[in-house]
Amino acid sequence: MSISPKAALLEEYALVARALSAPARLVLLEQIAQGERGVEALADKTGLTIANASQHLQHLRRAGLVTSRREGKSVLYRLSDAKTLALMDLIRVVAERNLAQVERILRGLSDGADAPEPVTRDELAARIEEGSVTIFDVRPPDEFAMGHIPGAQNVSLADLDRTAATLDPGSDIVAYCRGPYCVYAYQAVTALRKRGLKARRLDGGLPEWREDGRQVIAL
Amino acid sequence: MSISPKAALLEEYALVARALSAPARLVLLEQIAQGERGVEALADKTGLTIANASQHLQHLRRAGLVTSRREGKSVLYRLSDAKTLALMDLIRVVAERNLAQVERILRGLSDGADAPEPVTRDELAARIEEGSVTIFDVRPPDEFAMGHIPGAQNVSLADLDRTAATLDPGSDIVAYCRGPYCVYAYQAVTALRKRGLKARRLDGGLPEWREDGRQVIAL
DNA sequence: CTAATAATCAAGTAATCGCTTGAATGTTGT
DNA sequence: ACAACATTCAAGCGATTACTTGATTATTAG
Repeated sequence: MSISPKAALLEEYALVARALSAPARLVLLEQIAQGERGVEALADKTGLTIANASQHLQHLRRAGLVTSRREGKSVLYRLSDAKTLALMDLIRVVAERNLAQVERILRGLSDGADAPEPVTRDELAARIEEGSVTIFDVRPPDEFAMGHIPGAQNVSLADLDRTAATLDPGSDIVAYCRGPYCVYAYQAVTALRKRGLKARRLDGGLPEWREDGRQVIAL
Repeated sequence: MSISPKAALLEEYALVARALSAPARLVLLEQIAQGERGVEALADKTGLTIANASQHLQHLRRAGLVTSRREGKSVLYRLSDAKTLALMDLIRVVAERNLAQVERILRGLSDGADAPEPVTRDELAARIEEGSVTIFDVRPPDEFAMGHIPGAQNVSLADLDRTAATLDPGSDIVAYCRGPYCVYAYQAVTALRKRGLKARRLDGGLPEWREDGRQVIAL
């Protein structure tokens, strides 16, 4: 006997949610959002074993969040479409709004200080036009190379102090990283503000910027 | 030793997704979206035992998707905010777009025939102004009583034929039910079209209509 | 064809989840 | 205080999940 269509539908919707219910898969998605990548690269980036990463990726694929294609020996994964990114972001929004624990963690990242409102992407685009802003891309060099915001300089958190010292103390700095689940940008902004610099975080990361249809520089 | 803030954040985000990863919780959310309700009523509606429903509801609460308040002997649950509804809907959209299985089930509900595009809520509101539309609310009477679209008549799927027979065959009918995961509206539209009537489905259900800030009639 | 590389499959284990059952808690009305 | 009601807690179970390990399947290069 077949189950009811309603139950079958709910089972499918639950499958999508379940795909997002493991931290390991969320980091994989974050990585995939940076650009198309093979299993080994993703496993490396996320610290998962290859077999484990492969299994998680298949979960994501069955849930329709990512698609894969074979190129030579590799199988490359990418996000199915913008909705996947929207879904990741909406989960973050709900969590930030309603979970006290998340509030606490984010406050910890800002070291107790009040974090300033993030800069909108529209605002940053306007400031780039004016040339009145310094942009820090705090992702690892290989992700920077795959695509970054025009004019951004790639700065690791370790190099932050050194790079900041070369700047005019009045500069406006905007930091960004991977996207919805990025933590580096918070840390960078906190460190820069401790040095008395004017730093803010970009709302969203490179994937969102790209999704807006804005210019992206690839090396 | 404490885990990294990043891992802690991902754990929280995963918690939100996990709350949506069981069909039982999705039906509970669908019910809660109709209006504030107690545990027993929700258990009844969803066919869960009371203890089981209570546990699922606590999952949803911990994930920040619903909130509860005590009123007398009962504990009433409701959606935290509109984002919960948005999240449920986005999951449905991703599933409909990317999962062949969902496509198949929805096609089955339309009995092979091509389902017409749903009517937007703006469009329906305009048609109500004109008085040029017949609205069928195909939810159970108690949900209809808690709130429905102005001018809608409450018709069960069983009564559909009888009610349809009293209508001018040229009438435009719009059917709606609970919301993102509703199935009745599909079935009603299919049945009505088989009788040669002009029937379409409303995009979204009552919760979305209410969320738009439109008028809702409660008995 | 063979070797090397990239990914997947298959089996096993520990942990978690969904559900049931029965007891415990909190609230209201007598 | 007591009984009645609504909900939650606690323990136990079978099923599922995440991860590991080792074998297997594609694809390319020699």
